[in-house]
Formats: sequence, C-alpha cells, structure tokens
Amino acid sequence: MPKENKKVDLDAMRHSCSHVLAQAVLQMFPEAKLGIGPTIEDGFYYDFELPRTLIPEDLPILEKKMKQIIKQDQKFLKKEVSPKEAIKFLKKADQKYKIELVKEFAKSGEKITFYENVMPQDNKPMFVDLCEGPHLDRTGQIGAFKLLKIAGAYWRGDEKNPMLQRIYGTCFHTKEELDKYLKKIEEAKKRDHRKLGKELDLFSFHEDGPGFPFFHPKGMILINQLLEYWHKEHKEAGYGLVSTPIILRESLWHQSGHYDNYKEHMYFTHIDDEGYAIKPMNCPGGMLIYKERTRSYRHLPLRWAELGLVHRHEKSGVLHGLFRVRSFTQDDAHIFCTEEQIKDELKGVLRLFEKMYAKFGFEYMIELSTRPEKSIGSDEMWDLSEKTMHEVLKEEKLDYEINEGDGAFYGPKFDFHIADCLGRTWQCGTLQLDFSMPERFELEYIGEDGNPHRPVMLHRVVYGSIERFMGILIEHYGGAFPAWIAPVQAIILPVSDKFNDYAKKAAEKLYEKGIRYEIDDSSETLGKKIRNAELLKIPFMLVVGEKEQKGNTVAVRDYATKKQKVMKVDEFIKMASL
RNA sequence: GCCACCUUAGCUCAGGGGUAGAGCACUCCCAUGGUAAGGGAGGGGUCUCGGGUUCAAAUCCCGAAGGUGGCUCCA
Repeated sequence: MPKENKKVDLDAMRHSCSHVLAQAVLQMFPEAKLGIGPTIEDGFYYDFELPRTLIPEDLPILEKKMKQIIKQDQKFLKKEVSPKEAIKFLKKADQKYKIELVKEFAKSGEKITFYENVMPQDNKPMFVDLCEGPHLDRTGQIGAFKLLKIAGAYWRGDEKNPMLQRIYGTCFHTKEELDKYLKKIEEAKKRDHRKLGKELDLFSFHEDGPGFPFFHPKGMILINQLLEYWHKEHKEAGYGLVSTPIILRESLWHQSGHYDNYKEHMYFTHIDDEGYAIKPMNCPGGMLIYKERTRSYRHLPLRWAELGLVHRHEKSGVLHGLFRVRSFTQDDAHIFCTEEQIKDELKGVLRLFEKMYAKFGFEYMIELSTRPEKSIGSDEMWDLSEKTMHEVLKEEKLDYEINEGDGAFYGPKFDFHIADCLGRTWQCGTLQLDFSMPERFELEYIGEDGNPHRPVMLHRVVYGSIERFMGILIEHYGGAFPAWIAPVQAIILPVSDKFNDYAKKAAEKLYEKGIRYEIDDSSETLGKKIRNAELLKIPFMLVVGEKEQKGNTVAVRDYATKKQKVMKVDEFIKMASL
C-alpha cells in the first residue's frame, strides 16, 4: 500500500483524513455539529460543537474508530447539488454551521458540492460533508495518521462567534514520515527557549509582572553580545544613535494616530494630573528630534537608530515566553530621506539585513505587503512606492512573495521571515515605507529650490525585538551558542583541588584576552564537573591535572565534537579564535 | 480576552478527606579524583491565593491569580 500512497496528493490525503475524523466524531457524538475541517501546513484540523468537552483520552478512541473507517475502504463520491437541496439535507442532519456556509456560497454564486463516503461493497452511505474537495478515491489510501491535540477555536475565527472544539491531527504517506514529523516536534520541545532559559539561567518570568521578562547575568551577556554586534554594523552603515523617553504626553499619541489606532494596547499614566502614555512604538520621539531644527536636503538621508524599550498591553492569552511579551526592546531605526533617495535607502537596509541574518546562519524569505483596504495617501503615492519596492527587490536579485493588502495603513512594507535550523519560520525584521507620519508631524526639509518639501520616512527593525530574537536564537542553537555570544565561553576544570592554583594561573591569560571563563573549583569528581559543563553547553572545557601542570598546558574538550586535545593556553585562544 | 487543562520543596515530579514524599539542587563531613552523576549526614513546603462543604480539606465544590495548548491579535 505505501507504494500506491506515494502517488496520492498529501493535501488530499490530509483533507480526506479530516473527513474520516468527522465521521468518527459523529459515531461517538451523533448530535455533533460540524464546523470546518481544512488542511493546514503540517496536517489538518476539524472543528466541532459537542455535547461535552473533549479530554485527551478521547483521542485514542477516535483514532481507533478512524482506523476502522480506513480499513472499510469507503469510497469518496462527489456530487453537486442546488442550494435548496443542500439546505434541505443539512436541516435534516441538523448541521447549522454548514447551513450558514451554504447560504453564503449561494449568495456569492459558488457551486455547492458534497462529498459522500459510501461502503465499497453496496454503496451504503456512511457520511456526507459539505466540501469542495479534492479528496482521495477511497479511505484505504490514507497513510499513517495521528491526532495531536484538542483546542478551542472560534467559529470562523471570529471572537464574537461561539467557541468550538478543534481537533488537530496529521497524516503522512508512510509511518516513517509520520515518526520523523513526531520526532521533529519532540526535538522542538527539547529546544523550547522557556525550558532552556531556566536551565541555562538566562531569564525568568514572575507572577508580579506577567509578560515582563527578567534577564539574569548570563542572559544579559547574550543580549549585550547581540547589541555589540548590532552597534558595529549600524556604525558601519552610517546610522546615528538616538534615545527617546519611555513616557510622553498623551497629546503626542493623538497626533501620531497611535491613540486612535492602538489605544487598547497602550498603558497610560498621569503626571501632575495630565495624561501621559508609555510608548508602544518609538517613532513619535524620533519625529520630535527631526523637528528640532530646520533640515536641508543636504542633511538627508538621516539614519537614526534607537534601541527603544516599548510596552504593549498584549492580551493575557497571547503571552508566550520571550516570543510574545509586554515589554520589549526594538532595534528600531528611522530613516528620513527625499523621494529620490528611497531606492538607495531601501537597498542599504536590505544589505544590512542580509549581512546580519547570515551572521547567525539564518535563511530568510521576504514578503512584500501591499496597500490595505483601509489606507491613507493618494493612488499615485501607493503605486509609486509599491513599484519602487518591486524594483528594489529585483535589482538586488532577491526572491520574494507578495502579501496582497497586508501593508501598513500608511505605506507598503517588507517583512522578513527567518528560518531556524528546524525549518520553522519567524517574522523578525520589517522595513516600512511611511508617507503618513511626516504628514501628521508636518516634517519638512528645504530643497535645492529653496522651498520646503516633505521627507519620506522608513521604519525598520532587524532583530525585531531583542527579546524575541534571543528566544529564537536559543531554539535555533538549542542552547549551544556559538562561542562569540555564549555567556560562558570556557570553563576550567581542575582534576582535583590540588590543581586549583594551576587553574587560576591558566585563567590569567583568558582574563587578559577578555574571554568569558569560569573555574569549577568545587570538590566534585572530574566526571561530575564535565557533566555539569555539558549540561550548561559551554563551548570549551579546559581540564587541568598533573600532566597539564607539568607540561604547562590545558586539555581542551570541544563541546561540539566532544574530542579533546592538549595544548598551551595561547594555542587554545588562537584555535578557538576567541 | 475566549475554550480546555495545569499549579505539591529552588528545579523535575509522585501522592491524595485523618499532621507531607522522591530524585536533583543546597549545607556539612568523608573521599583528591583523568572526560556525562563517588559515598554519607542534614536543612528546606500555610501543598498558588480567597471563600465554601465537612468533626476534619493539600485532597471535594466555587471564585481569583499565574502558567500550558489553541483561537483572535502581533515584534
């Protein structure tokens, strides 16, 4: 059977598998109301309204029923029906959500199709679902499947609608492929940055500040290494640094438009009976600096970078380790330039992104988001800026995807999705063209013609949020950081405390070179010390005992290879290029 | 915010209507060691918080907070 399965389309198989799940659920709960059951990236799901809440123990029961249905090798039959017939049938079946869908399809003039499962021997009907397909010919063609988890989901994804119960599952051609996928999930769990953050003593969260991260000394080393590199690259790319206040008058946020568009995510406070807001974004501050003096075309472009700590009142349910927090540092920058300079500035930012992502071994994908329905600015402005953005990507020979209508209301943007070593993608950088903010703040520069002109503004972040980027790095490297960012780069392990003094002597050179080292002078066995250093994923272990003391050497054990080599401390420093 | 589940020692977790358990970590002692856990002793908990039921609640019920998996939203 696996051979035959290779021929069938994976999406069709997963979709068919979701129908089999629905049939199994109806066997278990005849009164279940069906929602929708589409294919998703790694599998499928199906939403149900059920008489009771599901428990994890229900999944094996459903899987068993599904296996029976697959074994029966039911045929999938497609049939087109009129809206009237469809509604009549669904009313009889008491499927209110499906009726809602049919009514909508009828309105938009879409065809209405059902897929029916029948027994292969006598065409006995087993299950019917409103569905566009495509499906397999028979349930027997379904390969290896597994139900993964139960979750709540709003009907049609709208929080005003009732919450249905969603069952997630996945399905592959072969058992081997399924196992490989399940292993990948396991591997991802092992790399969970919340778990590693605790184990490696990098950061913590506390009940007294949900969503507000606390960084420990080792976590701060990591962050400072990232920032040191960031500073170096920005200096080279011609950025100046600015810093703007965290709390600013509420009126400023009215002017910027954030109050109207974003107030439910903002924190507010009062100073001397006047309303103030904690910044959710950095731009208005930059605007004020720009307006500090009369700007000339001769001064443009102005590239101002700011490591801005912003606070956003995220809903409690969305908080997720460092990936989604309520206070975070954006590695922001605002570039003020003339319209003619847009292209060069965009290219400059693209090159900076390329360089910085490569440093961490990240592949990335660029997405161009175009004009949304709700937008400001003229058609010409949008056409021109979108055209410019297309051109820039082509001239830089970069591949990209288009996300129609997903731009910011003030301008189109590039989003950068980086892929980690497990192939998971994360949105980090964005680069946005903004014609609105300069308008709202009446920014000007004096042109060559002696007249005032409106500058264009670019917003961009590379890391996105330092906190999130750190979380991504933890998972990307699985906590085994490259030596240049590792909190502890080398640990010296004396074989016994007789060699503690020699260890200190060896450490002097590391200290001189600014290497981040530790000495484990605890009275543990060497085996234990090595184990502890392994668990902390320290890049290099320097074992010192009698032999090393005599030869004035260290025995270097490399975390990555687990191999050891005896050498002088100087040689180690050179080899590790620390 | 919504749905479901979870919350017992610093950490990972077992237990369970009748005075709280393990391993690791921590402290002390012995051992002075050669590439992933040497041995022993000891300290440590209002069982997240607030109500209720009960002779008795860590355990059952209700509520809150925090967390987890999703949904909606997003850097």
